[in-house]
Amino acid sequence: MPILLAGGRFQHRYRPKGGPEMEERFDFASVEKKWQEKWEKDSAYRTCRTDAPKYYCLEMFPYPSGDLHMGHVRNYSIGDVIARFKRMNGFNVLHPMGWDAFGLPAENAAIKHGIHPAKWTYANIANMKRQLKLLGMSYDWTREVTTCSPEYYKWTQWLFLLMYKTGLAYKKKSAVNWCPGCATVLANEQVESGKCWRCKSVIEKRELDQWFFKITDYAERLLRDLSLLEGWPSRVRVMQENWIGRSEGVEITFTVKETGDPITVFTTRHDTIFGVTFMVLAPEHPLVARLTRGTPLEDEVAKFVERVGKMSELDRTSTETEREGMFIGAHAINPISGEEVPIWIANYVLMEYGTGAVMGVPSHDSRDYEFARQFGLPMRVVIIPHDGVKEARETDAVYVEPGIMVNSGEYDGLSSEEGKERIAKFIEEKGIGKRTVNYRLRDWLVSRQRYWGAPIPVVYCDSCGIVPVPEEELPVLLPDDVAFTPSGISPLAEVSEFVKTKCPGCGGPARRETDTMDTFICSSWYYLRYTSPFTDKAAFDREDVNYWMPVDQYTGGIEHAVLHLLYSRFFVKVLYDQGYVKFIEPFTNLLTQGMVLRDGEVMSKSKGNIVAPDDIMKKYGADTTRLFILFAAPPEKELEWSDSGAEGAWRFINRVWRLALKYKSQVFLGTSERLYRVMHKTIKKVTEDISERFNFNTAISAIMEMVNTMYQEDAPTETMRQALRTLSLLLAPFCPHLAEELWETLGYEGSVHAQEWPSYDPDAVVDEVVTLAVQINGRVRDRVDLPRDMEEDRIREAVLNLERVKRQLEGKNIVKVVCVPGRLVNIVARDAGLSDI
RNA sequence: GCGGGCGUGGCGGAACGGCAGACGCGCUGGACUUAGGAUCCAGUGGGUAACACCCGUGAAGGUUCAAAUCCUUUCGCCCGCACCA
Repeated sequence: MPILLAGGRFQHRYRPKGGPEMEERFDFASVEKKWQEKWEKDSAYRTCRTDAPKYYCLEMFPYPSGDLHMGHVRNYSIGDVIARFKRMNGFNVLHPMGWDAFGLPAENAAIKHGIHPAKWTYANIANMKRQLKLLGMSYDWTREVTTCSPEYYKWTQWLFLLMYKTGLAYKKKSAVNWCPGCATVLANEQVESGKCWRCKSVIEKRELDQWFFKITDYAERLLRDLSLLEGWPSRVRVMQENWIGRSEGVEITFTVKETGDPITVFTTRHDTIFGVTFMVLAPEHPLVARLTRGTPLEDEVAKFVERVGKMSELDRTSTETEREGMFIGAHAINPISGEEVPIWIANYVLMEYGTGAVMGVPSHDSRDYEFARQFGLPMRVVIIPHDGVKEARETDAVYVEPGIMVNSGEYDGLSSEEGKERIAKFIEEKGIGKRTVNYRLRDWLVSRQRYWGAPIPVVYCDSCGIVPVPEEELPVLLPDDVAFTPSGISPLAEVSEFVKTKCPGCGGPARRETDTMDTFICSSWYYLRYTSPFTDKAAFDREDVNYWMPVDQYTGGIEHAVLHLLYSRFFVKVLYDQGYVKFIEPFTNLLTQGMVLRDGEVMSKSKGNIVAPDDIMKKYGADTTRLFILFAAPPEKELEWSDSGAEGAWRFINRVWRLALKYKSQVFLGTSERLYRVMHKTIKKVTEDISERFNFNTAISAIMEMVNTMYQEDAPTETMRQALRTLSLLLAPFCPHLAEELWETLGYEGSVHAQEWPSYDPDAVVDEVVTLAVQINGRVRDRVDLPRDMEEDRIREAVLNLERVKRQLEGKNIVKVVCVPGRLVNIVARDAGLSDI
């Protein structure tokens, strides 16, 4: 196989003696270096507040894992096109970058290789920053934010204290998600179908005392305000909606016959209350032990509870898992029908949702149905379909839709809807229940038993209890000298100089909290810090934050749909309520970019199908890398990496470059109407494709077509000169280095990126003569060039005189002729013999 | 199971209900060349000797003068949620 030859790294085997080829090849290595140095020297992308309309263009900042991967390159290329395009369109653009720098990989590197997490992290940052600079990204680097730096996490801690002060941070003991792989607890959002989102270990349940943020207080607003986010993909909105999981229903209190204890259940189907034939409690329900104490079933029930308690969340909640349950010897009295039903416990009832108790209605709930079938429990039909009437009445099948109430005493004949309303009213009047809204969203578990995170700024004092660290003592610094051995408790717990402290309240001896914060806290506010990264007086400057925020365009991966994107919304709402910000949503528009694949699979080290950005940039340079990635697919779609596709992008760049070389010292004479029209049509298309739908692939293809036309024209007209200038401008967002070099080579002053985006001549984009498609019965049979504004009658006449049309119409009667101005003519014709049917 | 999305050449992908396959890759041919793996030009959905004609957007129906696009059914793939009472 021949060696692929592209940049300066490999030499041409048949290097011509003095031939033109080497000079004609775009020397990306030196050109890109030259312009990157120039931009840096000129502080070209420094941003400050101005009178121009602001535009905050943000991409999700990376975790500094060591190297950029192609997903990053795609993400940041998309963002850079938007930022550069908006700048050229007169916006004051904030386009910052930083590092989500706390996190487990750094600590794992410390455990495995003995490198300090800080050293490892900062080395990775340096390398990835180098790579981003090589890509020519237009960031304002002075605003760089690093979440693991004390200047930053001081304010992360401050935000924790704000949460604490407002009652939104609290500590409680509960069954929490424990990841054995990461040796720490996790929030619900970080468990994906029973497994750790990061390391894929099966999550265990542990009873632990942990810090939480009361995100559930904001459930309703987080849900409701999704409707404000019209600029988000509906997919993401739906995911958040499902995650919040609002459901309206009632709580109804049953009474235990044997003891008189109340059992409250939550149900959304109180219209089926007369169909209750049993009651099911979660094994963890506090009444279980109480009701079985001293009974013959005590031991057996305890064993059952213990066994279910040991099951992982994955096994417990899988629909595949067999239902298990047992009768616990007590009965509940239905407060509406007065009926007695047996109380069971079962693995399918969760303590965390609702009240941990469920009324069993096997005829109208598929889970209760299966459970009843399995254990031979009775069923009673109390809802029939609106149309079904008798058939459904006695059948032994589950009917879960709403319908008409039957076997329900005074409620018989009501629709489910009316019945619900009446029953809700009844129980509220009688004081045996109330209307309730339940959410699936749980409070956010924010403490982590790991070192490499922001310390939770709290101390424990024997006399004062939990005491927040005073703001003026922030940051609570992470100690450097720590033993990294994963043990399940934070490494900080073993650093006595850290742990031992004085109580800010009474001055007595106290212990510091040794858990650190979930890194999702750090990333929940970084976009605010970018607006005023220099202040050491506050997390952010209020004027700056209200000037720049909200983010106009946010670009990142879909994987954060219910993690970072939900947490950030929560943070902003809290800050709004406390008067720190004037907006209630952080991200106005969201673009979720597709993954980068190779051979149809996600690139991963284990599969060995990685394409390293460094290799590609060395071979082709930044502009080619960017161009290919933007050209190969629209941003939301998956992108299939292709070596030959990248080669094609490289060819195009050279094709453009050769045009510049050819015409740079020409004298331009005359004009070309054709090129003029193509040029303006291209401006229109590229502008619309970028601004209206971010379809960079079609924008680039339009530029390619213009270049093809320029090659065909092949004449040094004045129009050609304009086209070359336009070409530099249109390419600027995509290939920033090439565009600068073209601009300079063509003899223009200043930076191409500081120019105004070109506008098009509206007259030039409408052709005088248009090609009409001529259809007969909907099939294209011919084409004809006619003046754009020709009258319909004359078009008709012209079309019917076409040779091919005449031939096709032989033996046919014309039924009608449809004229679509500027597009086509459709002649509807029928066989003559059939015309009278 | 529920919800959402997607099926178009050899490949990546284009097509306000109005000329299917733009652009690129690959392939074929030509030009320039000692040479071509550079570059330029041309061709390239299938059938066909054919710029004649026929057939073509997973499949089957339907609406329409006109359907890749809208509707119904169906098959296949992907994603999200999943015992949430």
